[in-house]
Amino acid sequence: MIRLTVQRQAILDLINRSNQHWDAEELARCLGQNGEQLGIATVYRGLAALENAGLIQSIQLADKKRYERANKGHHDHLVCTKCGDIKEFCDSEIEMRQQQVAQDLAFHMTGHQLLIFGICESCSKDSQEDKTA
Amino acid sequence: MIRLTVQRQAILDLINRSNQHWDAEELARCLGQNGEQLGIATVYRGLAALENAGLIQSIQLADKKRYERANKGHHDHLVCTKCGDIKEFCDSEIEMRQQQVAQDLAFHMTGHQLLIFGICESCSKDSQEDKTA
DNA sequence: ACAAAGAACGATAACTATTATCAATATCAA
DNA sequence: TTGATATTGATAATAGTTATCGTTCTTTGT
Repeated sequence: MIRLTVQRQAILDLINRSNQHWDAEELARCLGQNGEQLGIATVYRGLAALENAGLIQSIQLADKKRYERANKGHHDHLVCTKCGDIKEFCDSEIEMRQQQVAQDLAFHMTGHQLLIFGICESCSKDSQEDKTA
Repeated sequence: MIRLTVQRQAILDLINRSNQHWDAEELARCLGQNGEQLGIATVYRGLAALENAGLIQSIQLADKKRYERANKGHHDHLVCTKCGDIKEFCDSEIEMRQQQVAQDLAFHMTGHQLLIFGICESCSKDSQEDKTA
C-alpha cells in the first residue's frame, strides 16, 4: 500500500501550490529552502509514487523528467528551446486524430506525449531587441 | 567544415540500408560484427554530425536517443511499451493543428515530437494467447 | 609535393540523471 | 503493543552521453 508520508505530502503540496514543471533536483532544493530537507532518493521515490497514484503528472524531456500538478487535466506542451519555459495547450482535434491513427494501425494506445519545440513570445522579442540594439 | 570520413560513411550506410531505429550502442555493436569497429565516442560524434547535416534523423525516447534514415521525410512514432517496436505514421491533420496551436500562442515553432505509447498488434495477440493457454 | 591548420579518431575519464542497496526508522492494523 | 510492512536517507551503482587529449588523418595554400 502506498503511504502519504510527511515527505510526500511536502512534495505534493509544493507541486500543487505552484504552476511549474519541476525536476527532482529543483524540487529538493526548493523544499530544502523551506526547511523541509529530504534525501534526493526520497524525492525521486516520492515523485514516482505520487505519479503512480495519479496525484501528479510528468513529462519526459530529453534530459530529465519534469513533474506538475495533475489537477489540470490532460494537456500537451510547448517547450521554448531558448529559455526552457514550458507552456501548455490541449487540442481536441489532435487528440482525436491520434486515436484514429492508432486504431488504423491496430495499435492499442495507452498514452502519448506531444512536445512542440520553438521560441516563446518573450524570447522572440528579446532577439528582436538584440538586432535593433 | 564537416567531414564524411570512412567511419561516418559506415554509420550512414548501415542506417540507410536498414529500417531500424538505432541507438548508439546497438549501432556500434552491429558495425563491429561487420568488421567496422569504431570507438563509441566516434559513434556518438558521428551520429550527431550526420544528424546535423540532415543525413539522418532521431527521436528522443525516455532512456536513449534513436537514429533512423532521413530519406523517408517527416513522421511521428508509435512506441510499443511491451516489445519496444517502433512504428511510423504521418497525419497531416495533426501537423496542421500543431502549427495552428503554436501560432495561437505566439510561439515560433521550430519542431515537434509526437510519441504514441501503447501495445502493438503482435503483442496484443501474444497476450490473448497467454490467456487462452 | 609539403607543411601548416583544422577535423576527426579512440581510449578513457567525467558528468548527469536516476535507481539500487541497506540499515535504521516510521506507520498501520490487529 | 507488537509485528509486518513501507519509507527514509546516505551512498554506491548504473546508463547514456559528453569532455579531454594526444595521435592520426584530410584539406588547402604555396
